[in-house]
Amino acid sequence: MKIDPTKNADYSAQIAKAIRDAIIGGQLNVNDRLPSEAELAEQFEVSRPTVREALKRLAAQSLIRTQRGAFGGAFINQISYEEAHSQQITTSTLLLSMNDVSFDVACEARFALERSCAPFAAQRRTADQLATMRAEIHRQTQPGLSDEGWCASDVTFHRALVESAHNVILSYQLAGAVEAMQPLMNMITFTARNREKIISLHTDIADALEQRNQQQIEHALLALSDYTKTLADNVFAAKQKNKTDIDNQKAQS
Amino acid sequence: MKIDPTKNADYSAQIAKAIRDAIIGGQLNVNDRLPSEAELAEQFEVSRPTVREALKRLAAQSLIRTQRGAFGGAFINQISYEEAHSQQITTSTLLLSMNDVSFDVACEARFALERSCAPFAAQRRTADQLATMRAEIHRQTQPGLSDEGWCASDVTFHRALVESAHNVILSYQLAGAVEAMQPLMNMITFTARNREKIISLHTDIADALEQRNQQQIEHALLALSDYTKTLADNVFAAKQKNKTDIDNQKAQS
DNA sequence: GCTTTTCTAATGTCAGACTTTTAATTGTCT
DNA sequence: AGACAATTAAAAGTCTGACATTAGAAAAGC
Repeated sequence: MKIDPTKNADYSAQIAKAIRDAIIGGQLNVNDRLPSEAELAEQFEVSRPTVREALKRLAAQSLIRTQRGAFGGAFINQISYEEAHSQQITTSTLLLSMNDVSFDVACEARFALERSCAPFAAQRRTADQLATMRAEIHRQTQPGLSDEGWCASDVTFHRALVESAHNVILSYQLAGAVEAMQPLMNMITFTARNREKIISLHTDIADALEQRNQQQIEHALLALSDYTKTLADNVFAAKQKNKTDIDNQKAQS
Repeated sequence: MKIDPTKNADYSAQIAKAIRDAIIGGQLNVNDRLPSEAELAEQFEVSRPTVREALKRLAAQSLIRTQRGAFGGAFINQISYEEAHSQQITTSTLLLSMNDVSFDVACEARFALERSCAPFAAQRRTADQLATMRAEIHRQTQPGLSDEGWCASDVTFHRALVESAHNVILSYQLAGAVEAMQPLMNMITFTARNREKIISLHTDIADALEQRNQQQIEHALLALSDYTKTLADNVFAAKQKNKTDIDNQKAQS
């Protein structure tokens, strides 16, 4: 790990990579303390600011945490589900917003992933998750609910479904997918008329889950997926028509 | 974005957060140039090293890239699938290795996720992906194949299956899951005897895909999942027995 | 034995300098 | 005029050395 081939520039990136590899490779274990910044500087034969930049890179990935004071330093961080999860959401959100993924593709992926928890959800759902889902459905029927409130409730509903599979890995992966894609879906479902239909589909999902009917869960999710796609198509068609009208107006004037 | 509430310490983290939020929130767009380090230092009323630490944090998340020289600087980076993907693998790998997830849970999640691409794979698979899978199966039958070679081939095989769904988002999510969990699975499948059975299951998957039979793909994946779990159980049982034997020996001496 | 104080090693921050890179500009020659 | 070469300037990358702040450990006091 101490090696640092004095190739070309960007020492801080090289040092970060060396330490990262040591962590992934198992040479450094959770809660191990790294040498102090001054010692690392000496080992890698660079200055302290350069070492610090490397450490900040690692901190940004939650690979280390730092503590000030005597007997402080940089420690290998045990990455938690929560941290991993929030990182995944950030990355996925940016990936979606920066690469103009088609709505259909995103929608298809989102519901396919969610559907994958159906068999386990049917087997293992508890009254707890079911109650959460029913409560959110009830909240969604309130006429005064704001758009933000609706979205938050929708996320909570789907997270409860995912949680009911009782598999932490699945929860981590799916919750990331669901939450990253929610902003996209939000653009669409922002009229009161659509809400009714979605609530009825949510109810179908909750009913199927209550009856532990895997097929029906999958079927209801598919229906929700299809309806979302239809809504999106309408919105895009309307936008297109609007654009054409404006173009025509321009052409006439 | 300029705001930087002089709360307490860790300016570089605060600055990084401010810029990150501006990117996620859309105030900063892809390929926009940030002010130079000196200007940022002035704006946030901190020193240049502090700004640099903040920028390194962002660079570690692939949010910005930097360029030296005149008219260089820090630019908002369009995050690519490849970058997002490799970040996800790093995070997931560490999450798994640091939180001693039970093998069954990981295995269940991994195959559930892979199964979710079955309907699309059946519809959209091309000769290309099928050829890759057949080729990898053939490679797996070679007796001289090393353990590393086997694993690489296994990953390629499953990636081809995922790719055959022709959905970039699904590919991104699933490839991450598959590759992060592969090291775990590797521990198990390291005897020549097991390879035969796995090859036959791989063949089942390829056959089902060729026939565009969704149910059969899912069935074959489920069988592979079950077999992997069985192998793992045997390995753990053997380990347990070995441990007990050693304990008994110790007790006798 | 318990609390308080002091010590000290570590991170966090700063200022200012120097090096290197790189694109734009200017200058020169054909 | 156009192509090539030299100059310039802006920016990141790096270094040195200093000071501020923090927090655990050890010592002092009761």
